[in-house]
Amino acid sequence: MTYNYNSEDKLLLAVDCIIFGFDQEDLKILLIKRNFAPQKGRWSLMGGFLHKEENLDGAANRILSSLTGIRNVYMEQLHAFSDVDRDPGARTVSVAYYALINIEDHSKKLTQHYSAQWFSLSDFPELIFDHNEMVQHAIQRLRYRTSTKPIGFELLPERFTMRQLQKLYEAILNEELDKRNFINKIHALDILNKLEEKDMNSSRKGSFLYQFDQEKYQKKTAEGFSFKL
Amino acid sequence: MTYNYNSEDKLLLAVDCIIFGFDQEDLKILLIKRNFAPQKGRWSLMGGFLHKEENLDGAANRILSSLTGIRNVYMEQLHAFSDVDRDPGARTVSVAYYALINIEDHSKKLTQHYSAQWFSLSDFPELIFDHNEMVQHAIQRLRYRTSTKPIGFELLPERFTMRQLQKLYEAILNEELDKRNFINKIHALDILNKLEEKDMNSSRKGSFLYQFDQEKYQKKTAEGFSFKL
DNA sequence: CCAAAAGTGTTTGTACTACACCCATGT
DNA sequence: ACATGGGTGTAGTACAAACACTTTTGG
Repeated sequence: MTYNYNSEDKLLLAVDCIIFGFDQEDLKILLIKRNFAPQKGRWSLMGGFLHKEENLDGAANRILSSLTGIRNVYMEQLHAFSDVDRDPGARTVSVAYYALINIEDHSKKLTQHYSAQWFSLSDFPELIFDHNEMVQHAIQRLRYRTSTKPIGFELLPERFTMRQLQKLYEAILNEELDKRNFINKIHALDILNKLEEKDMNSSRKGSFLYQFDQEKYQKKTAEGFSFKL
Repeated sequence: MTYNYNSEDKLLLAVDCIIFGFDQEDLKILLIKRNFAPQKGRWSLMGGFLHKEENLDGAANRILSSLTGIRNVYMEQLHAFSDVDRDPGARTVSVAYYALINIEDHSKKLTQHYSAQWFSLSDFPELIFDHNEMVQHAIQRLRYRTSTKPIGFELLPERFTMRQLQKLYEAILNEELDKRNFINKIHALDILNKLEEKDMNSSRKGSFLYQFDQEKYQKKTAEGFSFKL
């Protein structure tokens, strides 16, 4: 006997992306104004539907790049949202993803060409469907992941100052951190390269730039090191 | 303009459950032998398909109870698995769940009536499709969750000894723990009730029974306490 | 010379680790 | 009397938290 797959319900599988960015001060998410019914005119996450010939990671990347032009960024599957009435237009289940991008690389094009807009996490509009819930999930996951994996760097320029890094973690964790303790911790991890060059924008004295050393991190990881902040 | 949902692909959404049990020694998973094609005769997780009128949590519970008779146990969504060829019978996406059950409550009926079988995590058969990968994910999640939430108790009888609790955590973490340190840690959490009664099966002297105090835990949690093991 | 941010160590307390002996009981 | 598992405390170490002053330089 072969299982009769035909007797089972088929449905639409959506993918929605929470796109995080960081503007040196606040953690932000990228939203678009929906230009079709239902819920036309309201703010929404970037979304689309899974095609038969791709997997979810592929769909998430396709949707991200078609709606924002963004490619090759950190993405991670979050959770499947499946309430029966979540989308009044049709019975859909949505798998949420979150992405981390360096806001400076993309800012211009996004707002102009794609009519997407950045909103601070502390003040963003009501979203359609269950997208608010997705964002809350994403923040939780981001907090956990950034304190156990070195993915926070994805939100910063390639070269960054200690101050920027600290501000980033403060924004993610939503709490203030002690400057000396933070720097000591980062130094102890020993996965950054200190550059000769200074960033002269933020102060008269200037502050040294650092970059994440991917190779060193992987080597240490292979030897049993694990990132913990 | 209304979005044309009809132009999008529809597909089958499966739910597969990793069911964990603990037999005083080893962590185990419950498997069934598939009695239909494709892959008839091979071992598989408990699975089924999402119906239109239910959400995923509902489907997971329905599938669990229809295949095993088990109800009202701890379940948590794990991850969506979506490779295009994951199920050769049809294009499906599967959302994996894991469940924790007290093995003693269910053992008999399961093996007899439902022809399900327990396998030790250290020695279980090759599974169909991507089910092996699902099990690996589930173990990771279980390790994380049991060290940050008091859900390990779901795998034990309501009343248990310290030794049992320690053995459970050793099985989950797959490492030996120091008896005194473990007990000190548990006592420091202060979320168990020590009963007057002793369990006389394991030794001549007998060992005190404890139970998890859900109310106390919730009260402490509300006051800022967080479980950490 | 002053304002503004960068950079830098030490002390104190807390949490984790390692470790060994006596107790109670059934046979 | 002895074998079996149950129960208990402390000392040492490592990690986390609190904390304040000096440096640099553009205006």
